[in-house]
Amino acid sequence: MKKPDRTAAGDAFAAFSMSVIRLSAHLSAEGDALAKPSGQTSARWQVLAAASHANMSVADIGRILGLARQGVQRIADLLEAEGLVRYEENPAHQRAKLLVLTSEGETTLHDIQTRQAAWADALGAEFRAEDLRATTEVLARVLDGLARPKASRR
Amino acid sequence: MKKPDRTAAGDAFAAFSMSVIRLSAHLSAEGDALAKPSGQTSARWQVLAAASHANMSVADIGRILGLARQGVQRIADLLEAEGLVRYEENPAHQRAKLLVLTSEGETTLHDIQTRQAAWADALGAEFRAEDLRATTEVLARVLDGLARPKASRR
DNA sequence: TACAGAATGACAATATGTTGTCAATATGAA
DNA sequence: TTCATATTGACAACATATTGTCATTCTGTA
Repeated sequence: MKKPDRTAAGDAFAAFSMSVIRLSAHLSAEGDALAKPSGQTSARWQVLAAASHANMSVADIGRILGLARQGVQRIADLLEAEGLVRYEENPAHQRAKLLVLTSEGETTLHDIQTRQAAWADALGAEFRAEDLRATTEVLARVLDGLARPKASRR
Repeated sequence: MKKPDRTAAGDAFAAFSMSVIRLSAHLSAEGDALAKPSGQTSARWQVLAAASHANMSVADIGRILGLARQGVQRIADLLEAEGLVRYEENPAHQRAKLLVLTSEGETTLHDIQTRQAAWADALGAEFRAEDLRATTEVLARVLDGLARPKASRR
């Protein structure tokens, strides 16, 4: 089967895309491993971290994480059932309650973040900080580039 | 809540990780959009592409894509039910049949790849090829760095 | 104020992916 | 050759996430 022709730039972007997706799968697995000793997962950790950063509604967290709000709602309800977060009245919105960490949630998040710090320090030491920063910057620019046309497509 | 201290390198790596995961989610969404007109998804596309690249067993594809073989099996069975792939006898292994694209599968993959080429060309043109290549190289090095300790952890 | 449109949570269906288990099959070392 | 070990597909349970729909609540505008 003949493959459609791509420009050299197109080839570069395609290879870049596949690398990002593949590495992301591995990084998520790492996140799960970091969260597991606390009985949590990568997804729950992200919601805990978002709620810890600022009191937000489920829909707010969905926007920040780039996830559908329904998925975040599912995680948040599970975290509430486990006593790691609670819903607080939102003076600005009757339905959109604010997600707040309980003290148990704070402890759990702190445990995960402690493991994450050791992990990030060890891996960060294997690379030149300048390379990581330059790479992160390109990733951010691509994300911007993606966000623009995407808005007009939906 | 006090956050655990990280080294500067650790901070850089943590920021890098989050960027990768976030961009990956967006790129997967792009892949779904590219595959959708052919009635497919990003995951099915990846399996089709792997099978097209070389005749492999389900477990082989899982390794290449970095996914559990059970997940790939599920997709492959769906693709077989839709007539896009078929299982062929593997002379080297009685159980591990080889995944082969049917002509319908070839056509479907080609349609998706045609759309992908236009997409990659357009986005590739927005960036310096050298930046993309350097970034891809760092991503590959991180993947390597992750693969090494991971083996000893499991 | 009134009301159209957006945002939100609830609910359901579906897609993707991991983990665990089991039996069948390969593989490699003694 | 024999046998412990690894690989593989099948099956099941579960976690994650998207899409779609609906009623409720908010918001901005006329």
